[in-house]
Amino acid sequence: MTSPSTTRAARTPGADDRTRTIAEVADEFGVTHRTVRHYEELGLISPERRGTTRVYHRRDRTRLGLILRGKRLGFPLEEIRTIIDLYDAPRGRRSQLEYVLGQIDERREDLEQRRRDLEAALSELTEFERRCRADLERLG
Amino acid sequence: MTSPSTTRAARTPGADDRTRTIAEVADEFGVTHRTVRHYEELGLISPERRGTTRVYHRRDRTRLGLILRGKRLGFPLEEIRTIIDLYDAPRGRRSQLEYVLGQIDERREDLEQRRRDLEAALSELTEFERRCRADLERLG
DNA sequence: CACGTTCTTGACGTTGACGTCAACGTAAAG
DNA sequence: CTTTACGTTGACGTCAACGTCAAGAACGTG
Repeated sequence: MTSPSTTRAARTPGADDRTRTIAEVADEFGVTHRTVRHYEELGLISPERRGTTRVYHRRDRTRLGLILRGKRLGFPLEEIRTIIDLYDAPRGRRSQLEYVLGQIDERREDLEQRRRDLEAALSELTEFERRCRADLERLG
Repeated sequence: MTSPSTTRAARTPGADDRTRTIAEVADEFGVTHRTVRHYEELGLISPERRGTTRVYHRRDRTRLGLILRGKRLGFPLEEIRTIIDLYDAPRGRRSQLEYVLGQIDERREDLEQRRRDLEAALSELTEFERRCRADLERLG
């Protein structure tokens, strides 16, 4: 598993690094161009401009992927922004690194709470299914 | 792990079955009375009425717990309603049971997707922490 | 029984996350 | 060179999930 750093990600052999238009990224991620623009308004992505036209690089697509995963996990966009900004934050000085490490810990706590909730939901679901199957059994 | 059925849950020895006022449940779950009322408006809970006053039983608190966990997992309230209604759905006839089992499968797919997202996020975070610690090392 | 506390039902306000025009530039195609 | 397809910036609309009054009703307490 590799870090999601959006700035200097390791080149994978098969990576498709063509730049994209807004329609292409939107289509690729199954969202509308309005959604992509909205994320830009909130500062979650900042595509290059050629003239006035937006040009999306791999970095932008990486971030978009992180954004959408964050959404699937139920995080608000503002919080998602602080998280992916964290990945790209400068960590040259010790104080910065320590700050980042602190943030990482907070994030981990949050994610692990969610995991507990998720595991609980899944086992209740499994138990409920067991009951239903037992009921079905009784009905012959 | 026990099923979350809100109708005929097993009596646990230490269970506190006092009925509560809206202020008490709200306080107990760390939400406002407005939130509790909102859930009732959407049909997620339906407390008894004594005169005009709401009386909350253990069943209601169970449902409230499920609602809030659903929220922590990022589900919209409408979807949460269909889920907890599923738990209390009649399953006397075979066709009903089969429908319920189908719904259970859909739910499981969804939850497992979330789990994958969550695991991915957690391992990226761990990898990122490793990098930060390495950076810290280099700084002496 | 007056009084403060808690409960009730509206009803309007707010915030987040977009949807949905309108009105306009631009670049390749016929 | 006009058409057609995308692109751009506003600006307003919408829906969910509550927040925030307002204005009573009901209930225990001195």
